[in-house]
Formats: sequence, structure tokens, C-alpha cells
Amino acid sequence: MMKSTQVVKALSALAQPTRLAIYRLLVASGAQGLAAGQIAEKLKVSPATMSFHFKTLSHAELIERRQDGRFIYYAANFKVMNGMVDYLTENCCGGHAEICNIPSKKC
Amino acid sequence: MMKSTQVVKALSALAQPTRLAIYRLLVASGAQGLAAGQIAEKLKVSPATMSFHFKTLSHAELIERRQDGRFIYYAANFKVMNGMVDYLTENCCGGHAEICNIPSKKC
DNA sequence: CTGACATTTTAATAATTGTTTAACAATGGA
DNA sequence: TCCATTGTTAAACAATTATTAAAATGTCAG
Repeated sequence: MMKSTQVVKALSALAQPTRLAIYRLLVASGAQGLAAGQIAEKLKVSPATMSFHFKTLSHAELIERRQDGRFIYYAANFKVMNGMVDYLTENCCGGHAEICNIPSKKC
Repeated sequence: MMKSTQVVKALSALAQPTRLAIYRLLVASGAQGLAAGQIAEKLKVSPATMSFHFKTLSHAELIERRQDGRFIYYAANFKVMNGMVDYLTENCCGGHAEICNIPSKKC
């Protein structure tokens, strides 16, 4: 189980419109990811601001960085999001699957 | 599908140690919920600070309020968390279930 | 009605966060 | 090597957030 502090860090990282949009773009882009510039262009955000947000997401381990020539690719790391969801839903139905409120869980 | 602004609001609400602890307590407490004072006592946080956090969670529609005599009960509202997870994982594997990185989804 | 209890509100302060601008690396093609 | 491209870092500022203490609200028992 993830530690509380890491969960808070991940939630904080996603709790901002630009970063949420970045993360969703990367979730939809799979393992290959997208170059920093492509993301900046799609979201219409300045490079410096993007770097700030990439750092926040990286620090929370929600995304991973890969250099390819002059380009820097970012890709979603699903482990932390999965861990976050597990942390939020722990003990969600007292072990009674028939009353479970969380479709994504196999209580 | 939830709107981005509501998702950000929900993530922000959970992205704080005390509120994350409140929410998890309520998730584990089911529909009955817990009285404000019980939660404050368990988490060793002053009533005024608790009220502030309850308001934030309520405003994000992550918890619901119910008055019972002099006590005010709060209970988790699972809809918003489920919506939040759906929003985060939209298009997560390009429709290819066999490569899906998110166990909780039925891609 | 009065007093005690449960919780919220308000106001003030301290800490954190997001954006901008300008300057700084690192890469690779001419 | 030189220069344009790609992206990051640093410093400054504005905006948001969390906590505290004090006062206020609402509810019920006597």
C-alpha cells in the first residue's frame, strides 16, 4: 500500500487544470508518450510553465521522462495512479461486495 | 463524463493530509458515516479546522452532510470519486484491453 | 427560558503555489 | 565551429490555502 504522503503528492500534482490535461493526454498516448513541445502546443501553454508542471508530475512519479535526440518525451506511469485509487478505496465496503459502491473494485 | 473543473476540485479537496484521512475514514464507515466530533477526535484536529476541511470536501461533493439532533454526520459520496477515476483513465489503452495498464478498468 | 454542548463562521496571519520574463544548457544540422 | 532548436532553471510577484483564536449559531435537556 502506498504511503499517505505519496498519495497526497500525487493528488496535488493532478489537482491543477494544466497538469490534469497533461496527464490525460499522456494516459491516452500510451508507452510512447509525447514530446514536451507537442504537449505545450496542444495545451497552448508556454514552455517554462510546462517545465514547471512536468517537474511537479515527475516528482509525484506520475510521469516518466525519456530523452530522444533534442526531444524530451514524457509518458504516464500508471502505477502511482493505480496505487492512489487503491489507497482511496481501502476498506470501502467492509468486505461486502454486494453493497460495494465502487464499480472499479473487486471487493 | 464529469467536467474538468469538478475533477480538479475533487482532486484538490483530497490533496491534503487531513482531508485525505477524513475521506478514508468515511469511505470505511459506509452510508451511516461519522459525526463531525468523532472524526475530529480520531484525527486530533481542532473543530474549527475540521469545519474548514468539511466545507472543502462538501463543496467538491465528495461527502454529504446529515443532521441528527445536535450532531452532524458526514458520509462519503462515492459518485464523485468514481467519476474522477473515470475521467483520469479515459482512453487509457486505445481500446486494447490486452495492454491495459489499469486493473480497475474494463477496457 | 436557560445553560451546556456540537459545530460553524469570521478575521488575521503564515505558507504554498502558478505565472512570467530572462537567462541558461544541451543537441544536432549546415 | 556556429547557430537554431528544444527544453529547463532562476527570480520576482500575485494568488490561493491552512491554521489559529474568538465570536456566533443551532439544538436539546432540565
